Amino acid sequence: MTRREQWARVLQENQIKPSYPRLCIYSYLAESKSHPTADEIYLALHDEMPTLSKMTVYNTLNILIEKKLARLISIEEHEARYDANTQLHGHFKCSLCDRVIDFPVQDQYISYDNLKGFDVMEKDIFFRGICPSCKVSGGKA
Amino acid sequence: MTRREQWARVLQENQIKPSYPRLCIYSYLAESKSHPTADEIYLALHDEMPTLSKMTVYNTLNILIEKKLARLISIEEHEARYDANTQLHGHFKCSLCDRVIDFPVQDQYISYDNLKGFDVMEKDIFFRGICPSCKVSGGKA
DNA sequence: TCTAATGATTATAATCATTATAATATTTAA
DNA sequence: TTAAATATTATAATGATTATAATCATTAGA
Repeated sequence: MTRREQWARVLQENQIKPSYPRLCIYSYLAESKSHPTADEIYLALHDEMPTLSKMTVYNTLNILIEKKLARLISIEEHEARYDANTQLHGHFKCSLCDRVIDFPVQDQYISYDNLKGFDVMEKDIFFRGICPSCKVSGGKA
Repeated sequence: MTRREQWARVLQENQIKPSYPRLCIYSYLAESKSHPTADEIYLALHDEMPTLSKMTVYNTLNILIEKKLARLISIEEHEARYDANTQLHGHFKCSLCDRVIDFPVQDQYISYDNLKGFDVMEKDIFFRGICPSCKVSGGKA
């Protein structure tokens, strides 16, 4: 089974009909590590799919979020990024190179003493600062 | 010294001239626990200050953020909320009543093993789910 | 006190990502 | 093969925020 077929199967298992545009969008997001914006996805796929509309990108991303196959990363106001990794992890945004980098978060290390009685369904952990390579290069990397 | 005068002093200590609109906006934010949006601040102050413009609210909030007297809470896309509590703490948004509730976060319980070499300057911890009172009332409280 | 000059506030218009709507195309099922 | 359902597209609308420029207030110097 090709990787494409595997992504199609994931969509089907989540009641999303794997149309060609949807499969392209989901594959791109799932194989990307850069947490792209809707616009970046649209631009990246535009070459191989000149008829693709942005509405389809937005529609597909909203369906993926609804079915919990993707998450919206609002680490920056006015910059909606998307991530197909729905496991708990943190996001670090470097203020110099603007890259968003994943980091592991171990749930058991977060204290929940003060959230007794709350049903916690989603967790976002956003850090900002300077990444190691920008500390060396001064952000010019 | 009145509370008003104390907030004015905080502004001055941070090189912000405590004009009447600025003092109103900062006092309101500092004494609020509801993490208001710019629009909510504007509406709340409009009665006692009919000439207030929204631009002043936005300007003042941006100055407060710049001087680290307030933080932008982007727990929800397309809904910029503000918080004058700049100490590390988490925000929980109830999906039923839409309230944003603070919860303590103990920094030492977050594992940083995988952030060696990163300069972490800002931390946002956003949880979503159902709050205890909505669990009882079904969100109708 | 008068007058520049500076800074704060306001009003207006512009921007831009996202959504709404409706039309078109495609797929599905009878 | 046709009708119904669904997906995609094009276009226009929305709405929060920012840009710009004009007005107002405040301060400092003569």
